[in-house]
Amino acid sequence: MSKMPKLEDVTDPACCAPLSGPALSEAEAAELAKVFKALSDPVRLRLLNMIASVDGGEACVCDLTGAFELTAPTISHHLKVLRQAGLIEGERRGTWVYYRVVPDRLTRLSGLFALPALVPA
Amino acid sequence: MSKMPKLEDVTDPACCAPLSGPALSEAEAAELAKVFKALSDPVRLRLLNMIASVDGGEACVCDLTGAFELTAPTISHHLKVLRQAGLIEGERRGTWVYYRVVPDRLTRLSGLFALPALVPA
DNA sequence: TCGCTGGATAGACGGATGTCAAATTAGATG
DNA sequence: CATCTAATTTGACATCCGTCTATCCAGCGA
Repeated sequence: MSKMPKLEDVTDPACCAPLSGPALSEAEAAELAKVFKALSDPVRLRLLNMIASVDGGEACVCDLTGAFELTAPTISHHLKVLRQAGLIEGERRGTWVYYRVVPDRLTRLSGLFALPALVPA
Repeated sequence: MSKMPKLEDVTDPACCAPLSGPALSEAEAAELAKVFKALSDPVRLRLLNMIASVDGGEACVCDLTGAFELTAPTISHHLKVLRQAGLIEGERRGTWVYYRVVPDRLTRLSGLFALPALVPA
């Protein structure tokens, strides 16, 4: 839509091959680390959880803010981190801003932890 | 007191339910965050990658250290973080120490990012 | 026993990160 | 336009984290 800042593109690299696969390049590891860094905070995990599990797929910031004993700027900061990691995306509708998860991102992370068939012949 | 954590017991909580599932408790989110924090460093990701993909399932620290332009204490520190997160475990055999992944841990993380069947209204 | 080597620990230092208060932007409504 | 509310940005501050050097511990072999 309008001018949603592109921010950082963490979408291409190191998203598909499992950790048990071919060697991660330095750059791939760095990009991946950014995503996990975004997930490495309890508040952000709960935010992502709330957004991912809300009925309708969208959560209003106004609702998220009330769920924590933190100031609005702090919640806003965490949402920005999640957004920059490509895990969520936001949209303003009138007075309020709504966030939803980027399913593709989560699915790809899932594949990262896939293990090769244990016990080969 | 059956749930008394020894050092850092990150094994029980928040391991199975997907992020899109029921609300994460504060404690669950905190424990999960520890695991992701362990994964939020490029060096640790590459270490885990190397350990997970090495033939035989075990990697000698002596080999891991040589793969980075970092001092041995730094590598040792990163391995400790991964170990405390429950992602790897080490064993000393004679002069050398070998690390291997904890498959259960990785598999569970995979499930975290599973999404419910997309509901097209 | 001594000495050598692989690995872990301790302490220090600089840069990153989470939090808040204050200021700012964007829509809605008088 | 004036003003109110929702949300973000800015700047400051305390804490945390990655890295190093120096030191210590554990096996092995002469």
